[in-house]
Amino acid sequence: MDVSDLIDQLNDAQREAVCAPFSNQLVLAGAGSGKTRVLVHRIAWLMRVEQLSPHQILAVTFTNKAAHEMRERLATLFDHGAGALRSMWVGTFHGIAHRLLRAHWQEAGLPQNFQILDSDDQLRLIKRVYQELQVDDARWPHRQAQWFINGKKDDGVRAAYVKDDFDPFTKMMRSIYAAYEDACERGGMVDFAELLLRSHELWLKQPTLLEHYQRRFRYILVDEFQDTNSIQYAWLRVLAGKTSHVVVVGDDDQSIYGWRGAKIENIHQFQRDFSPVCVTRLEQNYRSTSNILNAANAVIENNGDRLGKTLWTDGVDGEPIDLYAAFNEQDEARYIVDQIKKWLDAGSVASEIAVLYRSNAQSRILEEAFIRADLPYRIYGGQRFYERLEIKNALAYLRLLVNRQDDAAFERVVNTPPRGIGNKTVETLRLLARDQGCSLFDACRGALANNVLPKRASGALTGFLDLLDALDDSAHDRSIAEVSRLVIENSGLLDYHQQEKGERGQVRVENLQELISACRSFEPEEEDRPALEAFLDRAALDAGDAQADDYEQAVQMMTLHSAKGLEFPHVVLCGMEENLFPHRMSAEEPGRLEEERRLCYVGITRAMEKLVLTYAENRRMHGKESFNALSRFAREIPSALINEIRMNAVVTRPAQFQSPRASKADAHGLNLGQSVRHHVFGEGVILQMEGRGTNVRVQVNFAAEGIKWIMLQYAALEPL
DNA sequence: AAGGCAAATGTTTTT
DNA sequence: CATTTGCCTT
Repeated sequence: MDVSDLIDQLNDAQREAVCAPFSNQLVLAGAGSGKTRVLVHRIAWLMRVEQLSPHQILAVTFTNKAAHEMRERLATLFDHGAGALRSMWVGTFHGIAHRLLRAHWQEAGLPQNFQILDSDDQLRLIKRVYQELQVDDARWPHRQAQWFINGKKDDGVRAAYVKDDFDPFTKMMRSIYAAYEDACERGGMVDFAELLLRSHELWLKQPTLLEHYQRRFRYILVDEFQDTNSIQYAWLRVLAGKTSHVVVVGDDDQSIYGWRGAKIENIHQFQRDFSPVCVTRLEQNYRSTSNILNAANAVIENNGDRLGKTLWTDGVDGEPIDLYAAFNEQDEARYIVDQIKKWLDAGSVASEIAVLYRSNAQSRILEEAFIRADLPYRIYGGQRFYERLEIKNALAYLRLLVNRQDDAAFERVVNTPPRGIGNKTVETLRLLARDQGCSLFDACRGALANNVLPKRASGALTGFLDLLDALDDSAHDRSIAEVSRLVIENSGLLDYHQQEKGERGQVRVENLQELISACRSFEPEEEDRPALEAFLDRAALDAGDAQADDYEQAVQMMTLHSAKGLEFPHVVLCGMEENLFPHRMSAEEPGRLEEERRLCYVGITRAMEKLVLTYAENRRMHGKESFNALSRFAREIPSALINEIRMNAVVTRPAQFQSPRASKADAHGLNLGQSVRHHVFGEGVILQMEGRGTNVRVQVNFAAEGIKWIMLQYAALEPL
């Protein structure tokens, strides 16, 4: 049999992993070591050499993006048999769990049309539970309860099994959790963590079913294994049983989701539970220059308790790493823009440049600088498409068409756009629904039939129900794109957003149109499910990250978290400051600090040819000015690899050290803490200053008028 | 019931 | 600083 096409281009370690005997496998794959390629080739190997059919293979990833990529790479490798690939299960943990629950809803104890709650829906439901239980949300914040519930579910713990240890907090959280479970049960709703928990329980409760899948999946592959949480691991272990073989691929140094319940220890645990395990290390890096790699290694070395892995390359040293000390965040953005312009002038393509940052909030200033410089850019993350308000509203109408009992959807749109159904009316419906143990929709019907509502409310509600019926009637025999167009137009959502003032309304109208085209291009994976329902599932499960357009020539901006798995010839890693990166919230605890360091490692290893680090000595955070030292991570990089750049030309520093603020002030003969007189506001004391040139602003605390910002350009301040 | 204004509140992200 | 939330008014 000829397998040369599968192994020819591989290095020794990669080949070892691809051609391993039929057994359990752990592949420790460093950044840029060709991990996806190994996975894809391993699948091909199994099919060709071990004669497995695609039907017997299960490939699990964490993100939809990774799942898509794997499918694509497989399709390229088997350019003939895309059809054969269709019977192979490739998906995220959640996607696969969902598929199982749809297929076996009865055995799982779910209604056939169960709905998926996204985190927004979940929070709303929790708020309603608070009302029901009359819990004080000031004392026990909603978000904390959401965090608690998801955390427990990720650990596989149901409310009934939460131990309180006489701790009032845990007791309270447990009762909220229990009530939340009830509410989900009643409404036939399943949140993300529940998908996994349920399908795990499904197998424990239905041995025959479990056996069926165990027999079917001879081989299971798991990507990004370092990100698995407890319930995912348990799920995997049960499914694998004693007969399936499992290959997991991961990198303990790239585990950055610990705060979300991911357990790196699962890598150790795997070697014990799935023994004997064939371990392969992929340490040769094909992505970055030697300098970049050495910097990454130097940083990650400071973490204890690693599995131990050192990336190496036989490539060139490459350029040194630039480190720019910016004056403030404006200067940082300016420098980044200038730097990128130089790269572009030198012939780089915009889409090969990425600007990475720790938190989304940093993107704004960059965005403004890019607009000013007229550079094309693209920001990833932030609000996802299917989570936008207007989209969720439109989807709620569609959900009601599928299932009138969907209370979450009902509440969302009963008065959206406003049609005269206020809180009072909805509250009455809620009470009725609770008393009769029925849905809001049924309660609404009942209330109208028995005439228990005031005339105005009845009129409005009748209008709403008629609208739904009319939409339902027109939905028959139409494509989902047509149906959603009708919904958006006839519900009044379109008019409502068109009337919205400003740019916001326009964006929302465009998004609604985008939804219609998303419907048009929707391709269901399974044929036997009604298209609309399948589409709604997709919307819940796949947040619709705007797929990166390869053709789009724009600089890529994103958080370090979303950069995982990507690579760029030029990378700028900005905001390299203590308190920002590592983040203030994480600096205290050693474990969380190590996770931040791994995040830094991920960031550095995204760069192929050139890496630039920047930091601002002075940055406005949450409206307050703060002075932060250079990040410890930057200091962990050997100075031989770094080319330090200070601002020159812009400001000439006085001989003795002065803070940037003080030098600005000097230009106007003003200083912090100085007393001044203003021709209108009288006397006061200078609190803060900012800006340069004609834009200097000074904050003064006036004895008579309080604190005000003064533009020196317009109003002179006289020193006292 | 709806719009307007003041106060609170700020990680990271996927599903 | 900027956005979101909730209260209060019409």
